[in-house]
Amino acid sequence: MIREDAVSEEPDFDPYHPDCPSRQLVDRVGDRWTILVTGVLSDGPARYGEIAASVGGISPKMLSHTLKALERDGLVTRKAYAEVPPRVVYELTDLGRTLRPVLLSVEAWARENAPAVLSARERYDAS
Amino acid sequence: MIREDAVSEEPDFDPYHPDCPSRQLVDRVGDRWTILVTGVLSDGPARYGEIAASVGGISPKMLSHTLKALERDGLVTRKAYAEVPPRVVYELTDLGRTLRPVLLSVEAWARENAPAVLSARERYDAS
DNA sequence: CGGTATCCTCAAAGATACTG
DNA sequence: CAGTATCTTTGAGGATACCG
Repeated sequence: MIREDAVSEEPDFDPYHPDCPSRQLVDRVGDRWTILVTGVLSDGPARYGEIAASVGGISPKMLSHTLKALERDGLVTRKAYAEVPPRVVYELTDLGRTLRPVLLSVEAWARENAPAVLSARERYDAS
Repeated sequence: MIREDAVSEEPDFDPYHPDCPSRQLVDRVGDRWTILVTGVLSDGPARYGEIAASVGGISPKMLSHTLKALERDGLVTRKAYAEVPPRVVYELTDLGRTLRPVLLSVEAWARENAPAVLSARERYDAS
């Protein structure tokens, strides 16, 4: 029984291999600011200042850095309007929207299990 | 119409607030090694050396550090058998298993969208 | 308003060597 | 085998100030 490798194997991206590009994607998705910024954009387009206000604690530098990385990866679009004062709107691309369910589930997990993890930590630290 | 806040509000963990503990959970889940190590343990219990072999590129130090953090958070159990040579088996707890679908979806996303992201990058870098 | 530019710190992470 | 100990580096990330 000969298997059609070309069909069943695909290019075979494997994040468990250190040199695979998909490893970088795990890193990007895993980035704390990526998760939070993309989470905000999941609710619809938003301006720079709105994102900054929504994601508490992020510095201008990290926000712009995160946004730029997301834009480079084709996950977010940036539209600047030549007005005074300037207005810049960020929005998820179709590709970026495929990330929504993933990131939202990370967020939901964090919310739901914070109590359990926190008490596990106390127990661990006590011993 | 008076709302029962105690019922509908829950403790209200919000990762978007910088001081909320759930922010740390987003960070932990987002950690590259956490994703990969937990991914391995999703297939069942595994020994230290097995995990090391599966997760390409991880150093002994980071593996033990990651494992310890997961144990502290109540996501993984560690069982050491007093044998020669020593055998130590790590396993996901029930709480840790709630993380499986989340992490697996991150991994799946990375695999599936690596080509699209990679070509977006090339396009971006070209301009 | 929407960013850059700059400086600075600290800790995450790699490499290596060694031990219970 | 399963780690720990130690040393070192580098760059992520915060704070601040300023520019188009």
